[in-house]
Amino acid sequence: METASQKLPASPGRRRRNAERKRDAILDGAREVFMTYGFGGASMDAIAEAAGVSKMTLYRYFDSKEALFAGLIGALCEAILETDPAAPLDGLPVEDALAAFARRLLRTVYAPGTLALHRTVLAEVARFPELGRLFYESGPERNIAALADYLASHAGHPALAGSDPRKAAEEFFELARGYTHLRLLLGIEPPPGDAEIEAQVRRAVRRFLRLG
Amino acid sequence: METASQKLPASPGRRRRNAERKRDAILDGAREVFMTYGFGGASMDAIAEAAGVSKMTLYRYFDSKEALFAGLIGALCEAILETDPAAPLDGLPVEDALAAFARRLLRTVYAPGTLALHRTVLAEVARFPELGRLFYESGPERNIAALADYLASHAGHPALAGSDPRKAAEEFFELARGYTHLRLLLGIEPPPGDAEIEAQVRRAVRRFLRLG
DNA sequence: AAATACCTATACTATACGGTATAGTATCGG
DNA sequence: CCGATACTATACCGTATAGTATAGGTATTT
Repeated sequence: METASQKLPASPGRRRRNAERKRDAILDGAREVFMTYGFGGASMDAIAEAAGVSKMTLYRYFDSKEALFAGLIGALCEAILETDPAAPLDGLPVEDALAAFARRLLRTVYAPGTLALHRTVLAEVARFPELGRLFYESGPERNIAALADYLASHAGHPALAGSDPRKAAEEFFELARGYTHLRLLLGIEPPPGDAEIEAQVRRAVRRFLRLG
Repeated sequence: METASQKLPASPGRRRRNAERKRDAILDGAREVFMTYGFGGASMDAIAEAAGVSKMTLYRYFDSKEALFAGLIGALCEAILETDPAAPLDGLPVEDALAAFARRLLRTVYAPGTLALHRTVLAEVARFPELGRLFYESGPERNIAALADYLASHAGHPALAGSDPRKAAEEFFELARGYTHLRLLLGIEPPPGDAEIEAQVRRAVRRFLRLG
């Protein structure tokens, strides 16, 4: 028996794909349970059952509960990262471009899954300090940077000149998400439909561009 | 709501005061442990030790871990409620009044204790849904209502007319707290000093009042 | 077809936790 | 000073949980 197994990238790696599917199933179950009960309230047995997988398999893919949790948060943050980076909006009038930015943000940020992630990260950031950076950089930071770039390259616009683009970008997104975001996180307001999102977008653009 | 015992306001109620002190000690220990480890991560033994009290005493004052937690959150929300409601600012120019509103908000909202409460409430709002309302109404809601009143009564100002006072108040406070708030919640930014708070206040007022 | 790697199911260990019981001590009110 | 009440310290119970061990089953690879 040849001890050192050659890497077989050319072989019909069906196991590989099965393994990926298992891994996804595990993360899916973990998402369901962790996002509902939090880190402390979630049990590995419950996750195994939700994933349709035996507990041993959990531990084959992840060393510990902490590792599974960290892996899940990382995967969810990566999923956010994969949303299309910045739709083409260089031809649009500034207010339409801003509206597009806001619309994209709110659709992501108001989504139940994102809200749950948001809550969970805040809940566990004391236990896993690195989660803060991970989350911030995969979500808010990227949006702010993209908008800041846009603002910097359109500094000619009368309402855009004169302020630090980064701070301006933050201000715009703050206006966009509004207290609605907090109320959604607290669960005291039903998730908004497209109409409410559109109204919120319009308000933010008006206020930001100082259109009476 | 004692049923049998007559209220004895004239008696030297020393026991009463001792009991209050104990209760405060318990809540203090509970705050320390719950805010650090969350509901799930906190053990009643740890709370008893932090409070300098035996575990039985915990259960004399609170029926269960849930009751203790709910009592703590309630007490903390009440403490927020007791911050001076609205300093007298009817004589000031509008921009100074707004600055005062923002300053008060940020001093409360950026305080480590408030941040911890914020995190904890979001963490446990799935388990204790009533916490959402409790928190929102004791903090954000009151501030928004107060500012909305002010804005409504100063609708004569050119920059204040024409928008729903409530929404305008929310927008102003959103501008004031900014992404700094999120970064503080995530623990990726050190707590701001007075200078940073002042800069943030100024930015919010400028943007809101559309001063160049 | 045999070897191998992966998976399931279940039982198990060790531990931690919520909550209770008990027995003795301090403190208070009259 | 006495009786009642509150408190402490500690042991305890039942349960739940992270993680492990084991035994057997199934598909993939050679």
